[in-house]
Amino acid sequence: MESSVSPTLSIAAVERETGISKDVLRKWETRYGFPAPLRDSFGERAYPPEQVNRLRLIKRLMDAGMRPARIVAESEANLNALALSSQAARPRGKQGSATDVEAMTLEMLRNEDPAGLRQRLYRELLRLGVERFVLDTLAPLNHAVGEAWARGELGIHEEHLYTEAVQWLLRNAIDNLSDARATPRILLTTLPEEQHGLGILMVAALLSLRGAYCISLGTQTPVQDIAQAAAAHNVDVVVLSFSIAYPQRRILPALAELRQRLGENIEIWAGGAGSARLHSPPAHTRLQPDMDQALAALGEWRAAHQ
Amino acid sequence: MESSVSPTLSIAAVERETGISKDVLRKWETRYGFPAPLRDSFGERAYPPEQVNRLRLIKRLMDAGMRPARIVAESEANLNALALSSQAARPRGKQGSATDVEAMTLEMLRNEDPAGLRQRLYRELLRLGVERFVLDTLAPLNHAVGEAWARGELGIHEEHLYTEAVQWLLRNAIDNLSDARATPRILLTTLPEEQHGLGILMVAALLSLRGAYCISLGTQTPVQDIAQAAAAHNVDVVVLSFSIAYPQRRILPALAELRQRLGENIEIWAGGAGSARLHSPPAHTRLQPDMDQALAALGEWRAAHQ
DNA sequence: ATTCCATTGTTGTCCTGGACAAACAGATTG
DNA sequence: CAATCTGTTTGTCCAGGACAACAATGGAAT
Repeated sequence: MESSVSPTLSIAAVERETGISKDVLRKWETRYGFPAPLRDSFGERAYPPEQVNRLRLIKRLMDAGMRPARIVAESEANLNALALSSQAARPRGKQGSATDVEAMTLEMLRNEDPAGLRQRLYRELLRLGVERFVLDTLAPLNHAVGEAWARGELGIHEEHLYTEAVQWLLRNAIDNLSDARATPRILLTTLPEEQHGLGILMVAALLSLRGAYCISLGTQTPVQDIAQAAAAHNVDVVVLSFSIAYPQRRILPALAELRQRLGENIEIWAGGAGSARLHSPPAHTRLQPDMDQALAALGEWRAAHQ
Repeated sequence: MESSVSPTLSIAAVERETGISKDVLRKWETRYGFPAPLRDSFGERAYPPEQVNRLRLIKRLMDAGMRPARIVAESEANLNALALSSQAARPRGKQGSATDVEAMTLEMLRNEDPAGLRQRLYRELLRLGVERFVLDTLAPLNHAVGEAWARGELGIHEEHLYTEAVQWLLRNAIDNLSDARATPRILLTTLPEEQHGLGILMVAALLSLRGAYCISLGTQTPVQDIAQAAAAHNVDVVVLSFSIAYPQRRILPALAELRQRLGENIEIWAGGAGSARLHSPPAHTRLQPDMDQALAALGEWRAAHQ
């Protein structure tokens, strides 16, 4: 089979694949000398797959807090070393039992076995109960799957498979727990540009279990719509989730705007790995990068409201 | 409440909201005189909400096949007239019973009643059976919800609500229908850039019901991954869905590439409104803009394979 | 030593204006 | 009526420049 289809990617394709904008790709090229795409017969940039892979790795390191000047021009070997060290720096969660499920999950994903995966996870849920399942199993699993994808061990569709299985599980759990008269009433969603919705589902499961009423709007809700929905549902709290990939610079302004549009009486809880690097949020806005802090926040809310 | 937060949007925000790229926004400005954004204190474009709404409308008309020179510079009144006429041109599906559910669904969405919506849809599913529910109820409902959103009657989060409810319903149905030994084995997904996944779920439900084995990879799977998954799952058919908003120019090249990467023995069925305007697909590739054509294709496949 | 502030460097995003292939519409021909 | 040709439209890419927001740095003050 000849490669009758050219294996290089256009700048637009690279933007889509890596999440790095065209402007930034061009700037890095002049500033750091990498990427160094070929040119096609029209003089347009043509990125070979190796460079795209390296860009993916660079993106991952940047999400972990590194700065471009340090890594973009770095050699392949050093880059891999950095990636390994940043990966080792994740002890995260109670270890032990989780690692079994981790290995098995990755195995099933590689074998493309959605039914088996769902069954296995459901069994784990029944064994541990929702709370420990979410905190001790799912949280590290998410990391493991994300890492495996970044390392190229899983394709994106295998990550989708995982996401679907977990969503299905959590939705069913939340569904059976929800009670429209419960308090506080909590709205959960993500802002536009943020596609990762597992976090809010996990939080919704935890909070529903503790007797809160959770409404999930799914991902990517404009601030305006959040405010409108919050009013319509008469909620007490709005939960937002920011993944590590969310442009950090946009978080605080967005929180400030939402803060202004919601009445003073509605709290905002901002969670997810992207919220960990922040300081000084607006009034009545709480940062909780770790999942279990949502439970603490719920306790405090209850204490404050009789 | 003063508007202490400026109500205008940056060019990046407009790109996100409308799906029109920055380059195109700037070109339209010089070519047609619209949009005509204000400038902020740094000289950067600041789009007022009215212009963004109009851009949304323009995008919709372009998706319906109109060309920018005709509509971008057009007056507000003419634009609205065009929108109405293009909307009236949709008779679609057996009418009658569907309209009741339609009205009720929109009502429930406006009232933000997810539980009620799910219950109502489920009742309809039980009443009609999966096949008629999908073809006669869901298909027109999708259009109605899309239209209502484009007309500004629904917020994006209300569309999410709808999507979630339908997904939940269909997933459960498919789940109970799936049998790993059934044939043909069918893989369903969408290409990157295509976010609308309801179509493939609907097709999966129909085909599962007729005894096919369906594997859904969710949305936005790169061609490479599709080929890999198709081999791993040993499938007979790959179903792709293209919404009307998918850049038409990219469909045929993508199909050709996938065609090349799959073996000769795997068929491709391309569906969704975006596939309606195409001609001359690659070999062993079938276009089926309408949902019920998937059933015909299944029949033919069975006839051809004993 | 630690905290604070000011200065300096880095970095993503936006800008203008130009080029061009691919898609299209419409006229012309078989 | 179908097919081919031709001029126009249109989305995407390019280069190179500007700049605010952010991060790092190096003292000065506690």
